[in-house]
Amino acid sequence: MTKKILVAVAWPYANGDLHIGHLAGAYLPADIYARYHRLVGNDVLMVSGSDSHGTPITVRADQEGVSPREIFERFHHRFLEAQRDIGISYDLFTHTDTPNHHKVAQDIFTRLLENGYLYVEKQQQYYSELSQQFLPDRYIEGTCPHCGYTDARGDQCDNCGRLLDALELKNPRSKRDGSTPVLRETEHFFLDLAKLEPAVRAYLEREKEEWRPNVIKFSQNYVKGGLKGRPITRDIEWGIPLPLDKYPGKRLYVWFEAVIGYLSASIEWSKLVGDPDAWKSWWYDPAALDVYFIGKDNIPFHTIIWPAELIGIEQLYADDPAQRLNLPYDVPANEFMNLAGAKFSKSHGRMISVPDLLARYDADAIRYYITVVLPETSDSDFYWDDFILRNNGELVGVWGNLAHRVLSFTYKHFGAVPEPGALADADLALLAQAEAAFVTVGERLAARQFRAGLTEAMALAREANRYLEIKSPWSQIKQDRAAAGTSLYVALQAINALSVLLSPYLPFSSEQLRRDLGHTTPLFGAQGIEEVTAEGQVYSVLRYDPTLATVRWAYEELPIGRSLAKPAPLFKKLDEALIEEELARMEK
RNA sequence: GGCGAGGUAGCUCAGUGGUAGAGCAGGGGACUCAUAAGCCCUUGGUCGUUGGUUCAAAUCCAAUCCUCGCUACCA
Repeated sequence: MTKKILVAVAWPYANGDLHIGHLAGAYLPADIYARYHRLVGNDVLMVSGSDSHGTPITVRADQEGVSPREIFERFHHRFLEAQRDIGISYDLFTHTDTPNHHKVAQDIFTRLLENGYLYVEKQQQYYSELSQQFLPDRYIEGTCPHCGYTDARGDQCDNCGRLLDALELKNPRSKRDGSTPVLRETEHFFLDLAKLEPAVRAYLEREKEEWRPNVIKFSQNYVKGGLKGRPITRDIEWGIPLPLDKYPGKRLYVWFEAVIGYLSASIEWSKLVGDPDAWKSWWYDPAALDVYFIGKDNIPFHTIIWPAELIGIEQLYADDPAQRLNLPYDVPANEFMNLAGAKFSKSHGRMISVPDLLARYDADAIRYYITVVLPETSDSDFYWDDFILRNNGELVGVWGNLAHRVLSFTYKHFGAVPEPGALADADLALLAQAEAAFVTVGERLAARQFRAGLTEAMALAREANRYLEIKSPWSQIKQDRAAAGTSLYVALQAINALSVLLSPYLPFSSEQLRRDLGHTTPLFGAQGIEEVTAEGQVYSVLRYDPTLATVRWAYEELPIGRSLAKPAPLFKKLDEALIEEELARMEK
């Protein structure tokens, strides 16, 4: 039976290039999961977009002396290109400054207000009289009350690491204009998390055995400590206005509005495909699986705050008053990927961006290595030497070489898939393993254990290499051409199966191998950047068109007699000297 | 400080009560279809430490040390 699978992927702040941490934390596992479910035949909706609001954007805009819009548009476009090129197959990758997102966020604000989950409270906030504006915490600097460090930030002291409230800082000053800010009273809307707490608690106690232990334990513990109201508005200029005339200077706080993107992007996608209600089956059908791929720093937002918002909204644009928005089915948060044993740091150049990596390496080589070291259970590391060695030893040596040796030998001696003779135990065993792999690898993928799934698939490739050594068709061909044909037939079936089994991980090389095997239909649909126009606004999005894809996640025989193309290697072997080159590049 | 996760072969990791595993790296060998890839054999671990429960503990319990993360605007 066809299932509805919502693949909801974390929204990157559009203030810098995507790096391998983004890929490892959320985007690559989400893409593997989406591709797998599409092959299974489920209805996948994979959405995300650039987070165009928030202080990281305005901070960078100030640094460069340009508008926040200019910053976010620049990086949004770079996100689109990088993700297209690395093959993250979003049905829609949009952004949060669209008319659609503004409207959905505002309507949700209204729903929560009507349902009694918002309240207004006065707060003391720093205000710059020079710039005539309220200042977010990140814009305040001053002396740390704990250690006396004079350049402590409003949210944390870089010297002693203590978390701060901007109001605690001594001698506060505005990072923006250098003036001394004054405290001013201001009113803000708060999400009544205390009122929503029992429902959130109940949600976190139901059927969570599939959740990763760190995610569920962390979340349950978080709620145990009690939830308190959280402001959802700020006095800033860059953001979504409230749907109330009474508060012209206020904007929705980015944490509140960005998570709404999962829903607004689903709605936007529905409009783009010409079926405006299509999103409802992912959001209202209780059998739909809504899976959120994020990094661990985002856990409370997706396991507590977003569910609280959804519970409070109850429903939006619904047809039936009994309908309720789906809560996350799972939030398989990843830990962090570090770079060679230390954290990423933009300022120290310890950073590998996706565009930079793609300029020198193939997408599947990058995808392979990142998958192998996905931080699924604990923090992991990207090491250049490990990247090169695993590319050469595993991707090229075990898998690429298997495909190439079988195809080139068969092409040379038969030119087509040979007709097999009677199959012996060894032949049947390998064919059975190829068939069984669809179950074992599929189970791992469905359970979001991506590293383990890849290990299972690679085990089949290793087994096929062993089979070839035992059969040695290069010896068989000298005495018994038919026996060699049988061996090659069996090996080809294994490769044919692997071209599907590995395709969620390695979509580009898998498509190439399919063509070499004489298949004419692609595994996946087409992906591209498109310009869309909505309510007078023109902007670019990444879209996936699934119509061409017809291949299924199942063992299928490669037909006897199918003629084969002269094969080209699937992957490039990398010179080990690159290790030193890359390390030297990072030192700069 | 509070909370969470992790500590298993040189490296990356799997293994939740029944004789310690995989891949890579190291050593040896046979082959030659293949991107000198692949295959076979092999070296290597007192499962962080201490104590307890049990016929039996990497696995359960307690204590302890170390690493990393989150702590409410950095995947």
